[in-house]
Amino acid sequence: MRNPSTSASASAAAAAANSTTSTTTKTPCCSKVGLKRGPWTPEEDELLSNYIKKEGEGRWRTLPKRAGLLRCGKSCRLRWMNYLRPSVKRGQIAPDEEDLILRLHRLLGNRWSLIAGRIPGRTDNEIKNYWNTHLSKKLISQGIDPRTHKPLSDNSDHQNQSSSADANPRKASSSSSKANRKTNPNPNPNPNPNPVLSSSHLEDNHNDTALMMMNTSQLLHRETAHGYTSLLNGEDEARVSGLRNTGHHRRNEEDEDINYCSDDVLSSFLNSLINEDAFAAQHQALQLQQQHNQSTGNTAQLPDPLVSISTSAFGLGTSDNGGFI
DNA sequence: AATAGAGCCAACCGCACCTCG
DNA sequence: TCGAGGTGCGGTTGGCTCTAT
Repeated sequence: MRNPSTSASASAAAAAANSTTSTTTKTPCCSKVGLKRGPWTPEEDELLSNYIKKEGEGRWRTLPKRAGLLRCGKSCRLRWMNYLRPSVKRGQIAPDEEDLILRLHRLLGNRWSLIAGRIPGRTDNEIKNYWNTHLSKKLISQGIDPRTHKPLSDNSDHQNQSSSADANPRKASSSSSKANRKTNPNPNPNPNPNPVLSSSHLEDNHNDTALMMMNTSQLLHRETAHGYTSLLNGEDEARVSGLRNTGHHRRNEEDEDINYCSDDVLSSFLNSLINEDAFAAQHQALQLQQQHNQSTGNTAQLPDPLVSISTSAFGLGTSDNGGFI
């Protein structure tokens, strides 16, 4: 990976110049009058990291002033989170990391922060970029729709009825790379407005393992009840509130039926999925179902985890969609 | 060597939720 | 209860670098 600081310093002057010309009709996130934009210089990086090391993170809006930076708080936060934080790992995404990203994306959709939380040292921005520039193309070249993880030929009816992982719960527009912008100015004319995890991605992958065992609303209940802590590793605590903040779940309607399974079970279930431990995942799935039935008194069966695990999980076998997940 | 196009990624944006007074 | 401020998220953009011609 290129050194952003190097490129930043090289283009700092141009960026500074741009900052005065790039004003559009868009309203800035905060008052940017007199504030610098564009790539960060090494001096700014030093100011910011020194300040945070001394005073700690937080109060981003007022931080620039206190640190002596002519940046908006959001910009400072982003720079710290994505580049300056000591825990940020630089360098190429390793094959095992790539594999993990693929699995997590299949499970979670474009929940970059969640995915990043499972990959130590990687930021959501980095993973998002890597996905858009590498993995989505890789999947396409393999004939797999990167949004649904299903064969491209199978997706004709999914385009309309289900959501893509790219569906932005907050915006009607879908993501597009620069290449897509050039070749396909309207890549997704009918985006599904549903939230990603809350329904779209998961429902779209209804044959998928996780979904067969925990339907959408159950997952939502987990989010609501426990703030997703069980799904996250130790580094994710800061992201927990963020998940609640995303608008991907709605708190109001589902505060009942929330304690049917333990955090431990669900957490290890997700870990099992990630680690391709089909047997463990199956075991966890059974536990989840038992807990769910006990707590709800519902004797109805969730989709058979045995079947779903053996047929559709992890691409280990065939499934309704031809073995693709 | 010059140029165009593609690849890549840091940074920006608007939005939504949370917290607190 | 309400509104302002703070924060974090995913999508998008701009521009630097690389590669092909």
